[in-house]
Amino acid sequence: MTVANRRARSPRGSGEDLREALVTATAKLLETHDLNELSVRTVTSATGVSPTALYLHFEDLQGLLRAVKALFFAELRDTLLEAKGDVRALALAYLGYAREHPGRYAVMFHAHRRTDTPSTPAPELVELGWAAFQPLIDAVGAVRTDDVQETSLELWLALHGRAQLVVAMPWFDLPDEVRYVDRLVRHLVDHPA
Amino acid sequence: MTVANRRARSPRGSGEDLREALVTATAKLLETHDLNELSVRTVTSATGVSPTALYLHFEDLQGLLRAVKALFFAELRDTLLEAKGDVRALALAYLGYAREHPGRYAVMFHAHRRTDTPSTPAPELVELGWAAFQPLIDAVGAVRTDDVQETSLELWLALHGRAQLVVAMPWFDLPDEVRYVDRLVRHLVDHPA
DNA sequence: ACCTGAACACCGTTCAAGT
DNA sequence: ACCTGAACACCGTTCAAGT
Repeated sequence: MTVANRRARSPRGSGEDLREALVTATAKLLETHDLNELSVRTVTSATGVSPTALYLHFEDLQGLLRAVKALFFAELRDTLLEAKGDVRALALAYLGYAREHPGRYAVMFHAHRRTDTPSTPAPELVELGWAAFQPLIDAVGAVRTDDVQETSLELWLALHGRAQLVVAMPWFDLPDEVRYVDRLVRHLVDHPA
Repeated sequence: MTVANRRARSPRGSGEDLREALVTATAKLLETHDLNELSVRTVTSATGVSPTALYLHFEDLQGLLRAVKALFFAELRDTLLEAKGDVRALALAYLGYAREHPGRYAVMFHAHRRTDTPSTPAPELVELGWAAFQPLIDAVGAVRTDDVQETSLELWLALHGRAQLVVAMPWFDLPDEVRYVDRLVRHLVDHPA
């Protein structure tokens, strides 16, 4: 793990700088390191502050990870928005995001089941999740007018299945991505009800 | 975490007993506890042995988890084999396993990307994974004769997508399971090439 | 206002030792 | 043959203190 030089103390009123620095450092570490290799001490060390500085801006390590997830969901939405085109183009952009950023995708859909509290989601993450999903709904809506929501969800779950598997078991040899998307769209979206 | 009574020392030649006891205890702990709440100390304590006893039968904690995963994959295969019926019945059995054993399913498809070594899979897990997949292939093969392998994989990825999401984000409200399977099978499997 | 240092109860793993 | 105890370098988090 990289140890950054000690960070200069933030001037008054700019405490948010450290917050952002921690999020950025964590996002960067996740490119090359697994979730369970991340620790309070590695992220703060990479940012150049003491371990306890994290608690000035986040409730705890999970709080920091929530902020990082929010960043990733927004990034995924932007990726889909930029991938102008039909539903096939969007689907490929989705799979491309997971393939090119496996660490990010793994964190976004990481299964940490709350064992203590009755597993309630972070509201801002739910919102950002739906926002990332919206472009796909719109693209499906451009192709057909019936069952748009349900068809979009079906397509997305099929995409997620492949994306998650690629991230979890990269050694698993899957048939061609383009072919997969083409078959899915043809059978699930183009197909008449 | 439950602390078991101290375990009686195994008689000569029955060292494998402890191995099995550790696997069983870990599997049980995963019903109620998250992966990252599992530790060498909790599983050994639940088994009634000292922390270091784990290393007599497994390379390390990951080694124990591999053995547990193998157990789960075999269990999933048995679940599918017992769910005699058409491809719809198998698909529902698959989703049912994930829904009823979210902790197990989460572990089986947990994304721990190797960062040090070039992510090579555990051979026995690959084998057991394919073995669990086989019943689904057979069921698809009973419906159609072309593209059986590819169609099975498509269906499975779509099932995995839903299963994984339910496990990772149980609060996410998905449309009815039976309806999902029915639409998938109708569009992906029954549909002519 | 913003951050650090010492301290606490943990963690995985090694290695020498006990029965 | 089978297992333990002490030790090491970690870990997340709290709380009093420094600038």
